[in-house]
Amino acid sequence: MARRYDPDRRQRIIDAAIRVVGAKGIAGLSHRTVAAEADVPLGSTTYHFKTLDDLLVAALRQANEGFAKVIASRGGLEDPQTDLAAELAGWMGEWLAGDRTGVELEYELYLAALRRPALRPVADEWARDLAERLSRRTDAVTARALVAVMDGICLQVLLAGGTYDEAYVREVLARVIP
Amino acid sequence: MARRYDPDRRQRIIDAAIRVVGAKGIAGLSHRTVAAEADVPLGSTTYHFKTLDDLLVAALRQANEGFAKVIASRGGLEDPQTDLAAELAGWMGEWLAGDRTGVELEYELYLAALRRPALRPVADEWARDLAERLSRRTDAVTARALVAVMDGICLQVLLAGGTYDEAYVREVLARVIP
DNA sequence: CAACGTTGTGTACGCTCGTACACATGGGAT
DNA sequence: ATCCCATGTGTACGAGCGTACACAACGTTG
Repeated sequence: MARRYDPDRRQRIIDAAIRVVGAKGIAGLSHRTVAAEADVPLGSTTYHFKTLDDLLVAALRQANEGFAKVIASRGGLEDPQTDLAAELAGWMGEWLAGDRTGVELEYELYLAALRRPALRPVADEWARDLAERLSRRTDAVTARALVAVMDGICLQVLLAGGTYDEAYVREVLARVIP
Repeated sequence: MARRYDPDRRQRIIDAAIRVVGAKGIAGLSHRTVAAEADVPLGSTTYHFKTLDDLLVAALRQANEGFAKVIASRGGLEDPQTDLAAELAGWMGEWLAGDRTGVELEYELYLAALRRPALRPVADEWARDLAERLSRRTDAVTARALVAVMDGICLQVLLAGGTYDEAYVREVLARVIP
């Protein structure tokens, strides 16, 4: 048999899962689709991840870590000089510009978490982590509110299919910050 | 053959679809499950709704109308004397209290619209309708922002599985209202 | 170097699904 | 009274699914 001993096999499957969910949504994820995308046999995906939920959790957690790195790399959140509302609005603009696969993936996670208890901790982690980052620049209540506002606005933009109005978002965020 | 000529057949199928989605989620909705729930043969569901998306659209639209009636019946939105933030926070409290099947259904359909273009107009309708109602009490920009905030907070409550803190919500909403 | 356990592979089973389609039925138009 | 067609019914097909499981390969350990 060909291609034996592939030490990164597990990681490659996770990467493939992220691509599949990004392209076809969570509903399009199956052991078979991810096996095809990762170019591994079916049995390999079931070996590394007993259930689809296991695979989803691994994939979404990795996606979250990726986003966290992007946020951290901007760094503006640390500098108390910058205008927090403007900083966040700009960041959302970047996030929503161009390829929205990442954003869609994130909110699809939200959807799935509503019905799949296994995914809830992952979704909660993301919101909690973001709020925690914001807490360095404002109080906890405001941080939580900012996360809610940003979620709501992202959803509106995605669903209305419209364009992103950065000035509007900056204005709303500024109102929430006391 | 039994039970022929059922003029409310179509409506009964929609009602059954709402119950199925409420109980098992969108993923659990199929021609067969809805047929069983409505106690009609399989062919009947495919006759009235060519595709599942058609059925989902009908169900979502009906759910929206139901919520719209609930909002309208509260009526507090019309009276300029009442505190808008308090009114909205109280309404969300009622909505999130007790049986959350309705809210879950709403947001599940909402998020499902991300991947199913057919559902998008319906989700958009809901947000637009709510914003329009709020516009009677405040400006259009604020109304849109309020919808976003309420959506975000609802999601947080549903996903965190936590309790609803009405005082916190009232405070955040008040900040958004200029 | 031999036994073992982890990792990888192929296949098959039973299920549910969407869809299609031929046929039954009976209200309403003519 | 007759015909038409919207409405309702039953069944079948092919596809995709999760899962299970027997077997193959190979590094590791004794």
